[in-house]
Amino acid sequence: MAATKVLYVEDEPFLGQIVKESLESRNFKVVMVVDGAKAIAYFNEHKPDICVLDVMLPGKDGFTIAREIRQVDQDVPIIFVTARNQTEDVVKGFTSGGNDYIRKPFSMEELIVRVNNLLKSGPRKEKVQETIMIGKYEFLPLLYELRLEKTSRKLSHRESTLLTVLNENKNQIILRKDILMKLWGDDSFFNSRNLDVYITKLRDYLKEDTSVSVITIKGIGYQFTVV
Amino acid sequence: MAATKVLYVEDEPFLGQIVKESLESRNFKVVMVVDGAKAIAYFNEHKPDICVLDVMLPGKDGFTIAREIRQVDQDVPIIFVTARNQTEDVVKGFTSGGNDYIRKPFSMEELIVRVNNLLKSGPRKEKVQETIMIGKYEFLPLLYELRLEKTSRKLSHRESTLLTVLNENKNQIILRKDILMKLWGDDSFFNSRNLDVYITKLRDYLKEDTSVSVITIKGIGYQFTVV
DNA sequence: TGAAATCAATGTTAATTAAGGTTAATGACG
DNA sequence: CGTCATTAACCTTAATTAACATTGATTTCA
Repeated sequence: MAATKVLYVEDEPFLGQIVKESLESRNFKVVMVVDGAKAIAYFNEHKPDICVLDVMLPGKDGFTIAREIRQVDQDVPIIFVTARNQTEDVVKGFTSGGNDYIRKPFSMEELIVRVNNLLKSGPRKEKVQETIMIGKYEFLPLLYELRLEKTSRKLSHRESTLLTVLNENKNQIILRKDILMKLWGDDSFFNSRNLDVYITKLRDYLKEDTSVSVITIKGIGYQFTVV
Repeated sequence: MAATKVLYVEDEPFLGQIVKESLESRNFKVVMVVDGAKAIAYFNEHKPDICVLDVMLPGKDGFTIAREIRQVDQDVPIIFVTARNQTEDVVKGFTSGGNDYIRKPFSMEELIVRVNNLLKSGPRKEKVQETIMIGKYEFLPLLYELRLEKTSRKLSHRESTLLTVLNENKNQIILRKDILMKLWGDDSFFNSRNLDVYITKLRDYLKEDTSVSVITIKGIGYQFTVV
């Protein structure tokens, strides 16, 4: 089987080199480019199997690049790399069509897992959305931000991931076990208690809208309900 | 509505029988077969709504069966049952076209939740009614909430499920046994006493409206009457 | 026949236990 | 330091089990 081709757009040479080498050590064929123009050019010529796009770039940002890629290819998996504090102003009212995102700093393991997940499961339907409405709230998973009318709250990474998982399964029963596996990769006792803590936090953050609730189903899991 | 048809492939007769009966108690129509050849034959003839495939089987393993099913049906949900706890297996499961997997040993609850989730997310869209009027009460099964005028009470999972079952059969005689099977999956003595407790609770919650009542039919069951 | 006794089914309330909720303390890490 | 994740400690609640009460059908027997 031919090596999987990765298009990697990153303007920081130091980080870029590490990531590139790390992916190459796992038998990916990586082309790293530093800006949007080169990215599009490379994409059209070589049709990579997956794209990893840094969001913060000189010139075209990663979202713009993604949108341009989506015009010619609906299916190729796209992963965004975001730095939490930089993107405030950039991320406004766009629809870019990414499939996953990863926050800087990230471990190589994490990136590899995400890359493999997207490659494995074939054409994906779920795309990252910048703005998700949860009742009266706006949730911006890329920014780890939860807005309600004029106010806005920063979520931590865990909080944000948990809310994402809940939202992806809203109005269904979600097994506690599955949440634990998604967030911590195992379902030991301590992680389990940890989850309780985050559930409490999210309930608190979401308490202003009573049509949104996290219902406990004891011994089974939760049901994230948005009426 | 016709019962959901489940194709269940399992070579261990003891486990198989338990799972089969448990699913049947939840109103699934289950056909259990013990090997791949029979599975494919049954599939083609009866077009089940969902497949539960044990991975470890004599002859064709579950993955192979899944691939063969996928050649004729892209959409039918497939759940793997695996004893092995290997990431490799999980990956193999998804690449064989599975939609979910469950590890042995598993609880019936877990299986039921996974089956229902897959059925719900599929093409069939049975909308849960958001507000059900029960006499003067409003029952919101999604929110596990029972309202009366300005007041509102949160129900637990069991309470809510029981009320749903009663309501679905209102003004008819419901067999005690049927309720027990729906809520607990079996009708042992202890669950039976448990049901009595929940009946008492619901009667208490519903006592403000005398036109709503849970009538006992001794030795048979109940009749949930809403005039 | 019909009151009393019997007995199983169900009602009610309380005790138990296990899961989860909450809040604070600790640890890790930039 | 300050933030976040984790661990710990303590509290609350759901679900179950148990204990005792009531009901009503059925049997017994004068």
